Amino acid sequence: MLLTKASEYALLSLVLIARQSAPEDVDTLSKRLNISRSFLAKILQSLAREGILKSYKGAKGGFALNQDPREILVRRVIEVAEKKPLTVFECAASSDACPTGKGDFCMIWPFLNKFQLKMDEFFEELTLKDIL
Amino acid sequence: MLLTKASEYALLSLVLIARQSAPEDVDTLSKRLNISRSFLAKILQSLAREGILKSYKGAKGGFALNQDPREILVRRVIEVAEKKPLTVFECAASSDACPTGKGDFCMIWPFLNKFQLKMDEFFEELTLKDIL
DNA sequence: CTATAATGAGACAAATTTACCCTGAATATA
DNA sequence: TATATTCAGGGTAAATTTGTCTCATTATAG
Repeated sequence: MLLTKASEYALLSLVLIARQSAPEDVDTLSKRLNISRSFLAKILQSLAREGILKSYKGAKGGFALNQDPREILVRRVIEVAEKKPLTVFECAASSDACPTGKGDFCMIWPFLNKFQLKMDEFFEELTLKDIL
Repeated sequence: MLLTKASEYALLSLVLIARQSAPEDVDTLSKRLNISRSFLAKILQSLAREGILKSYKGAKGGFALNQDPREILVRRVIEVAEKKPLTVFECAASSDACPTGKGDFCMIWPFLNKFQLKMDEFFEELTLKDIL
């Protein structure tokens, strides 16, 4: 499994948030999605820290989009939610990461890297707007 | 991360095994790959159970390919090593698996499914022969 | 026939990751 | 000033990953 629930929750929340103009608060979101409030709060905080969401404290506060949906890359959302780069395998992204490394690759690195590039291609330019 | 070390070890072993005609034993393989012997043994046993490898007990025994490399689907190797289907997310494969399910999909299922299909396309017909 | 070399099966365990909960502080609104 | 909300971060239980170890089984060589 490439994605965890963190990514699922992040994307679902962003869709709901994008549909509204007023900030949505964590409590409402977690109830509408029927998921853990505290867990969701952490994820949204990460998204806010990265500038994808904007948080408003106090009464009538909550989270709203900080960017146009056409500028929010799905890949970035996932990477923030997962707290790590979106890779097929630890060494797949670059030949530098190949532990066998240093010039001569391992026997399966070319395969892993081709797979990674295929995935990168899918996410290239894919924005929140596209999944709304 | 989509793949775990189990898949890595499985594929690396298959490449080494494919290069030889005589059966390769776990001890030799684990030393050449510099990985845990017992863990590798389990993985190879799974591959043998699934008919991908053939095991030979006793002196001069070991594991050899049981099929032509052109018939060994990389996807199947990975699924045996991971002990589960190769999916991007739990619900991505079919709309039946979507927990919101029953006719109306969740807001991100179409995206997840498109991603899954892209991956499936990559593995379609990809065999061990291709990565040798 | 017997010693040895190998797999097979399964119980156990450490390390890591996932998916949460909780508490207290800060802050904005009404 | 009271209240609603985010923010920060520590803690944690369960699941998964990545192994270990032991004992049984089986095939081969001599």
